[in-house]
Amino acid sequence: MMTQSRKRGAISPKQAARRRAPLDAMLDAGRFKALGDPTRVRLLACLAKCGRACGVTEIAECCAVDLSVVSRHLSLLRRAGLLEVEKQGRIVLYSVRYGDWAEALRALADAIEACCPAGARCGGGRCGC
Amino acid sequence: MMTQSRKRGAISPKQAARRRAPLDAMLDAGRFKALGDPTRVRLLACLAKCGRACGVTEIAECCAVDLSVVSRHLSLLRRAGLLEVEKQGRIVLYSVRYGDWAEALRALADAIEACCPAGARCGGGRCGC
DNA sequence: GATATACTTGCATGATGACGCAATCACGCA
DNA sequence: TGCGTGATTGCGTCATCATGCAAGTATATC
Repeated sequence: MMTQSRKRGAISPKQAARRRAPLDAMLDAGRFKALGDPTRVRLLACLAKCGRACGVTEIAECCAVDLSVVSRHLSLLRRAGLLEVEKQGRIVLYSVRYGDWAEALRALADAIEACCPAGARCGGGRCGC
Repeated sequence: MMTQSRKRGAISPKQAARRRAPLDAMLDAGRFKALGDPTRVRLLACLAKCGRACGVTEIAECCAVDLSVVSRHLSLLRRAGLLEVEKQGRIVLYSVRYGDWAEALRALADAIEACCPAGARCGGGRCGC
């Protein structure tokens, strides 16, 4: 039988730092940084709600910023894996990678809960458990 | 019968900007900005993998930055709703809100897929659909 | 009350990044 | 080939932010 001191997951932060977990691969600051700018998030939400592939000029109409700014933001969102791009003549069509994005978020959610010593749904995060 | 032109969700970005969706509430740039810094993410992952409530000094041991920096980062992560705090004497205990965080991510995933005209799992995000 | 421990806050500095303008590139069309 | 539209890139500027040091606050112990 397991003693109380040998509780699952109860280690020091220093030990935890060396321990590899699925969480590490998914918590890449670079990917989240893309979602950390208001203008960028607005463009992304706009495109997501739009529900189809759109050109840069078209997307720019939903935001009061220069076209060059929109172009840069979209490019960054693509590099972050949130958008995909397709050229159609001289028009650059951006579209949301709905499936990949949602899947990545769920995988992160799973990885987080895998770290929780009480397992999934431990009640509002109060995990002194 | 529905004609091809009356496809679900196929609107312009400008129209999409005015349309309210569950996605809007969940795509708050401020919350993501908290995850956009390498040091902050490292501290968070450290605490998550640790699996228990930890003091600031203890957490600081897993990162080569000043204690004041750690204190500020943890405070910011708390304001972002990712951590919770509890004072125990002179020690400030931070712990990860596993449940809330995972739940928020899944809700965002759902909101994203709700925007996808083809519904959930449309295959790698290629949604010209 | 004095001292030590645990943490927070003020301040200066350096780095990163968002923005607009202008120039340039890419492609279609006459 | 020249022109117009759509998009990207270079550059300067301004704001934000991460960091460390130093000073201050809070709590436990002697």
